[in-house]
Order: sequence, then structure tokens, then C-alpha cells
Amino acid sequence: MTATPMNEPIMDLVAAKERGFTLDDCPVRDVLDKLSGKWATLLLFELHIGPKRFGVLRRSVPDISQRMLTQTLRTLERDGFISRTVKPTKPPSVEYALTDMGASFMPLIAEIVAWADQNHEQIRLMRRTFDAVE
Amino acid sequence: MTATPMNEPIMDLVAAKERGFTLDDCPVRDVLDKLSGKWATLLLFELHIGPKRFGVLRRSVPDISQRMLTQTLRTLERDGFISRTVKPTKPPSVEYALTDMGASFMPLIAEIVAWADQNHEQIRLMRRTFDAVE
DNA sequence: CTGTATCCCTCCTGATACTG
DNA sequence: CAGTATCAGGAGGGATACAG
Repeated sequence: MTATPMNEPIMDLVAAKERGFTLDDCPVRDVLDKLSGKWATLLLFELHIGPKRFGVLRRSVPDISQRMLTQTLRTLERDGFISRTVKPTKPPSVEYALTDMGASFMPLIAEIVAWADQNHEQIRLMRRTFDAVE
Repeated sequence: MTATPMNEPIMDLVAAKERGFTLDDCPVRDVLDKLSGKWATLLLFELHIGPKRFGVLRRSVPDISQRMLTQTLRTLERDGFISRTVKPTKPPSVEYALTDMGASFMPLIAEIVAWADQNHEQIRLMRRTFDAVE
């Protein structure tokens, strides 16, 4: 309702903006774009429990298509969030695991999850109220 | 590189998943979908500095089209992140401001920004390395 | 000043089938 | 088992013009 006082982390945000990044150049978007995909955070979460093979991941997230599983894993690997290790077994198996950088990102997701958990009731209420007026 | 040990916040995430939300029903997606839009977080940030009128917002984020500005503000208002107040001035003016709930979400964005700030160099390096191999 | 309405186009996503 | 290829649908986003 009111303007909240500036705090330390937000100052970082101001700094980031004033450092003059363009929209395509903005480091924040590099991260936000990871969150935005439908499956990225879910897969990061699965791998945070522990390293998993391709097939195991597919069974852990049954709604994902094989195409999107491959594609999302590739993107996360490209950006260094996860590692991909081919093991020369008889039918070759591939294991995916969180990198240190990927792991360092998980607490942020966890905080968002906790926040969502506390606020989703109110959000849905607001939404229904808003829609009722229109 | 290694599987990180489970910590408290992540347990919340596990709990959220095991509480059996479907993909469309998941409260976490309610929040993540806000972050995912191209403009939502940018506008939240602008309003975190202080309440702003429509025209001021448009000038603050010059790259946004009028259509997307209206649309994004409407979505954020609908979910209770921001408030919209019409002031009966001569040419009517509309002021947008963060709600308490919206303000409580800002520290999370700030942490992501800080993380992005620390890691975007490495992410870009990983990306170039990955692309070079292919 | 603050929006709405319309058109268009790209990207994300899913379904299916196929390969080493 | 792990991955690629192809096709199709829909949402997100931009440009422009118009309205209260």
C-alpha cells in the first residue's frame, strides 16, 4: 500500500539497472529466463534431490515430453546449472547433476516456493474479487 | 558438481510437491508466472522505488509498448501485487503502487538480482564454452 | 492522459515417429 | 536407453490506430 523503504538488496537492483544494461544484455534476464520456462525449475528441483539419469527424470516428471526434457536439460547444461555425464555402460546411460553454481541457486527458488506457499491463498482471493467486479 | 545436502527451505519445496499439486494447480507457478513475463519484474521494481503514474512508468521503461504496459499492470493488479488509483484530476490520472503483498515479494527479486550479478559472468563463459564445442 | 482494439508474427510447447 | 526430426497449436509480445 505504501512505498517501502529502500533496503540493501534492492539497491543492488538499482545499481544493476543504472549500470546501463540493455534489455537483451541484462544479467537479471539471464536468470529470470531460466525460471520462466515451464520445466526448468522443476528439473532443477529433481536434480537437487540428487543426480538422476535421463529415464529417471522422465519418470519423476511424468507430464514432460521427451522433447522438452532433452531441450530443457540442454539449456540448463549450456548455462552451467547442471552437468551431463555419459557413462559407457552397455546401453549408454547419461547422468545429470546439479553443478555448484546450480546448487547455489536453489535456495532462491526455495524462498520463492515458501513465499508462494504463504501467499497463494490471498492471490487467488484477490483474483476472484478482481474478476467479480469486471 | 555434487549433490548438495538438503536444507530447510528446500524441504518446503519437497513438501509443496508432495502435497500433490497438479501442474496447473501449483501455487509456485502462480508466482513464477509473474516473474516470467518480460515486463512484470521491471514494473514491480519501478513501483518499489515509489508510486508512479501511467505516463511516468512508460517513460521509466521506454522499451515497453503501451499495450504491454497496460496489460502487465492489469495482471499485477489482478493478483494483488499492485494497486490502481484513479485520481479525479482534470485530465484523469492513474497512480500505481505496490501493495503490502507486492512489497513483501521484492526482497526475493532482489536476491535473484544479486545472484545474477554474481554469476552472470560465469554463465556467459559457460555458454560460450558450450557453444564452441558444438 | 490513460487506455482499447486490431493485426501479425515469433517462440514455446506438445504429440508423434524415428535413430544410434 | 537417450536423443533427434517434424508438424501443429496457442500464448506472448510488438506496431499501429482509435476512444473516453
